[in-house]
This record gives sequence, structure tokens and C-alpha cells, in this order.
Amino acid sequence: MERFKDVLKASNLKSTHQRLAILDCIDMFGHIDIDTLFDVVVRKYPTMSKATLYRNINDLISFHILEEVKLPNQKQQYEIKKVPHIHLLCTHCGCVEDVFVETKTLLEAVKDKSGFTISNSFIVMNGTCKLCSAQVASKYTEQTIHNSY
Amino acid sequence: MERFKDVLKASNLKSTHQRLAILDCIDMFGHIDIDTLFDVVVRKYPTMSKATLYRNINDLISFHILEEVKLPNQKQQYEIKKVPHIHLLCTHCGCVEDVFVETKTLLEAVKDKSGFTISNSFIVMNGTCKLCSAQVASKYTEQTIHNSY
DNA sequence: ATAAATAGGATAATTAATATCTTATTAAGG
DNA sequence: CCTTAATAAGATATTAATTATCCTATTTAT
Repeated sequence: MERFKDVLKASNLKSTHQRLAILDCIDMFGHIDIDTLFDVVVRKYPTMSKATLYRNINDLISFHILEEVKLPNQKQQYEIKKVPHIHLLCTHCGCVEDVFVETKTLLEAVKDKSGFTISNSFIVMNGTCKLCSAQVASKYTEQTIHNSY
Repeated sequence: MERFKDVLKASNLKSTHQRLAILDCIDMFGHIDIDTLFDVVVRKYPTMSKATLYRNINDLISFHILEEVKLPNQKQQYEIKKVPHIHLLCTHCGCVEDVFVETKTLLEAVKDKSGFTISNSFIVMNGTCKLCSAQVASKYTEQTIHNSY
């Protein structure tokens, strides 16, 4: 993972085993929430503390090496900052897929309408993934309110 | 506020003063985080408890009356569920604007590429708003925050 | 190999969110 | 209106998530 060593060096951040493991893990998962990330990293470095994890995550975000992925109705996740893409969240199985689609047209339209100078965009779509679509539709479950009896 | 009475009734939820105040407040702000919301509502109903607020927020979300707005690097916010729109977040002054732009083309493209059946989308864009752009452009104008929260 | 800078780990402290239980309010039927 | 059942509010406790502190360990440049 020399790649991440260089990335860290470019921001004058020291290449500790923990940091490399964190980046490595996030990179492998694509996107990952804090608990899963901790579980994976602590297996490799059993002394790893959650405080260290949070600290590193925040540091890496502030240096734009990582970015937050906030999906509606999901735990916050993190990913390596890379080429802009769209997040697809399957409401059936919970899987998250990335899709690379041209968004220039939309950005232009928004810019024209709002006067905003857009620097970056974050797009999430909810739906049913290919696999789940193929399966039988799940049954409607009734909403319950907090203290009904 | 009769509007929200009807909305609640439609979901068999009782129209309590607290709920109406919560909805009213969110509606006025457009989008609001939990603490600001609490501050506003508690001023009107000083007995209001934070547990009640969280409980109501979650109930209203589960009945699709409210929805979460998760903006990168921002506290989670809430808004009345309405026509799909794009959130514009100014990285200079922190203001959030809504813009209504056609997204059908993009959705189609994503659907084709991924095989996902898209049910709804959530789009956030970061950039500089019209006002801030104007201020940055002008040499003689001080960098003033026009809308902080 | 050394030393300064920085990061890690343990723990405490803070903050956010939820659960529980009792009292109060709402809404529907007489 | 008054009564009553259902549900919501409020207070508090509990749990979970995140951050801060302090001391030790590691990294990196020399």
C-alpha cells in the first residue's frame, strides 16, 4: 500500500500502521461505516482504540483524503475521495453500489437556475437493485407508532 | 396550520400542540437541525422535552411526513417531505438553497447503467452562492456572512 | 542513533439518541 | 359538553456515539 504512504506524505501525515490499515480497509470496502471499519482494523491491530479511529477519520477528512458518505436512513459511511460518482442504495437488501454517470448537464442546469458556482456534488438514489428486483416483492409491513398497545 | 392537522389526521396521528409547532417550525425554516428546532419550539412550549422532539421526528419520518436531510460536513437536518429537489450548500456562508430542476434524464441514465429501479433521489451540491460569489468578485466589499445558522 | 514532532492508547468527559414510566391531552361517542 | 380509551408528553434513566486529555510510543529527518 505504497499508494497511501504517498498520499499521507503529500499531506505531511505520518504513515502509521493504523492509518495505512484504515485507508486500506476503506479502499477495499469502497464505503464502510465506523463500526465495521473498527472491527476489521482491530483484528489486525488489537490495540487499536476507537478514539484513534475517530481521530484519524476526522484528520483524513480534513485533508480531503477521505470523505463522508451520508445516506438517508443509513449509518454514516466513509470512503476514499475519488472520482465523483453516484451512490445507489437498495432499500431491500441495503447494498450500496457506485455508478459513474455524466452529471455535467445537470450541474449546468442547476448553476443556471440558481446562480451557484458548483464545486462538487453528492448524489444518492434509493431503489431496488438488479438482484432484488429479480426476486419476489417483499410484503408490506405495517408502520407502528412508539407506544401503542 | 390546518394543513398539518390534516396531514397528521391522514396518518391517524393526534394533532398535539407540540407536533404542530414542530411541523410549523420545520416548514418555516425549510430545513433545520435538531438543536435549532428544539430552541425554537421550546420557546413556544417551555415544557417540551428533547425526548418528545426526537420521538416525534422519528414518528413523522416513519409516516413519510418528514424526511432527513444529510448534508456532507453538516449536522443532520429535517424537512417536510415535498416535491423532490436539489439542495445547494454554500461553502462560504453555509446557506442552503433548494432548486427544482429536471432530473429524469439522469435517473434514466443511472437506471440503464446499473439495473437499479430508482424510487427516489437525493442530490446535494456544494459551491458558492450568488451572493457570496458577488462578494468574492468585488475587491471593495468585505467578506460578510449574509446568512449563518 | 538521536531527538523533535506527531500519533497512539486508555480513560474520562461530553454529547446524542433512545427507553421507560407516569401523567396529561386528544378525539370520538354518548 | 362529559366521559373514556388511546395515545402523546414530560421527566428521568440509560445507552450509544463522539471527542478531549494525558501520557507513552512511533515515526521521520538528521
